[in-house]
Amino acid sequence: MSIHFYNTISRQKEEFLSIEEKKVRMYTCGPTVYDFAHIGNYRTFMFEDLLRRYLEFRGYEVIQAMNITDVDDNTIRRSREKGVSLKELTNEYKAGFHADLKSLNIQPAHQYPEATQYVSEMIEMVQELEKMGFAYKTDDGSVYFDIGKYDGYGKLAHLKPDEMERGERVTDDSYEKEGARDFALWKGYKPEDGDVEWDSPWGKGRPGWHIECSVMSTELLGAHFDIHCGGVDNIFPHHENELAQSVCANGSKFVNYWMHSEYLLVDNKKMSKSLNNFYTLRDLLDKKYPLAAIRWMLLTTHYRQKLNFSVERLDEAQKAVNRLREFVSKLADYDGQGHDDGKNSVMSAKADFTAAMDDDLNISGGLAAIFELVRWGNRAMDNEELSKEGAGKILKLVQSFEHVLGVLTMKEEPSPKLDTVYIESKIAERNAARANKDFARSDAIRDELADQGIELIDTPDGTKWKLK
RNA sequence: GGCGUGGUGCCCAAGUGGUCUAAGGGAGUGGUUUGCAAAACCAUCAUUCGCCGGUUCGAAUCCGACCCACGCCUCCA
Repeated sequence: MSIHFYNTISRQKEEFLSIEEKKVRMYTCGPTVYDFAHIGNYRTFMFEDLLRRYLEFRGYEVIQAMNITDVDDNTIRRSREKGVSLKELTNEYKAGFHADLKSLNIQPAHQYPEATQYVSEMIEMVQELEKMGFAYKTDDGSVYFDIGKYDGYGKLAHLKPDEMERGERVTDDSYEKEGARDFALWKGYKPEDGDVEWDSPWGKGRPGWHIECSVMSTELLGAHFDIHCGGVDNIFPHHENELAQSVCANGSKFVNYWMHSEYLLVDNKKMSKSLNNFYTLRDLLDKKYPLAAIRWMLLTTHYRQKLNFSVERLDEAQKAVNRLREFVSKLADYDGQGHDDGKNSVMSAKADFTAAMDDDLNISGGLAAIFELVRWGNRAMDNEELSKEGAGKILKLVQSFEHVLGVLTMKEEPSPKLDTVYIESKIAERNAARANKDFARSDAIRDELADQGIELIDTPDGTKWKLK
């Protein structure tokens, strides 16, 4: 059995073969840190997390690098609007980004290269391209990549340069260019750039957007590596340009598998800043949606499928997570004396899960395998057919699935104003009332706590409580 | 204009020629449990896969036309 991934460049599923045995090097396009990321952004990082976790589940060692774009038009503009330095601005959002990744239980990449740390390497690569005749300088001190010199241009995005619509962009583009669609490798200094500038052979200026990924991926993963990911909106122009630069500069193959995740939608429209229909992670947490529900929702729709966001889906997601968590705790506590060792169910669940996920991360199929095991296990425990050892085996399997899902053991942020002593005293008071069969009083206390968002659950082991 | 993606039960969503009278999750319904609830558990829940035609012994799955939704071709995960 082998893993297959959909490769954007060939537009079909291909068998996954790593360059090095059991080792995968992947580059994942990270954020531009000029604002808080919204959950549409996080969908992509979640997909990359799933990809990496699954490869690890399948026994690969994964080396992941994720870039941080900390200099570009947006960051410069925003820092000037806010009247802070570029560094100050990007540091703030960089910190926010890392905090969100942690909240969402996204495994940290091994490297987070920042564009501003690699400017001299970028200059070198631009010089190489210029030397080889793939780039040209313009009078304003900029350097452009000449797409006419590279006949593979458009291969990734499946666009033919001469068939692309022109629009009216020539007028609002202040740079001089020989060809209409050549792109900037290096941007000559303009007054709007403020104090953001580097010296270069072409005068002072700053790097173009695309060159950073070519340089940083080459530096950290080598000229030729296994997987490159991002959102579908990165396909063109960003990844197309990166591909052109890297292939021309390094003279070798660049990436074996290009994988892109689809958009997160709101009311069937792309979630974006301009439509003002976005939610940040903080927005959802403020509305008391649990992190596990958010992770589950983002994770469990196939990455190449558009995902229409709604808060109702968060509620559904939370219930599914609860069901799994309940199953795990039942397995852990199980002390039955049945004779079924669960072997068959464990084997088929593992096989079904793996077969589904091997097929381009078919998470729906993977979850079906897990929930079939849940149903079987619950029934076997209820009927005392399962042995204690069997429960242990199932638990172990579920924990290995958890390495892929990363959702059962997620920590929720503690609610700041929670007086646990008060809650416990109310519960004690209610239990006293219940013991006296004063159910009117007991129900009143339950309602009182419910109004404060605290839900009581009576179990054979006593009364438990949780946040609604 | 060019290039794409998707339309499956009340909702979400797998399945891409026979084992599909269609997986799984949520909701609903019935039951177990409970002082009553809640939660949990069990059971049940599409002869049907946007529409029309065609190919085939056989189609949700292939082909053609059409309708609808969304995206890319410009910064965007």
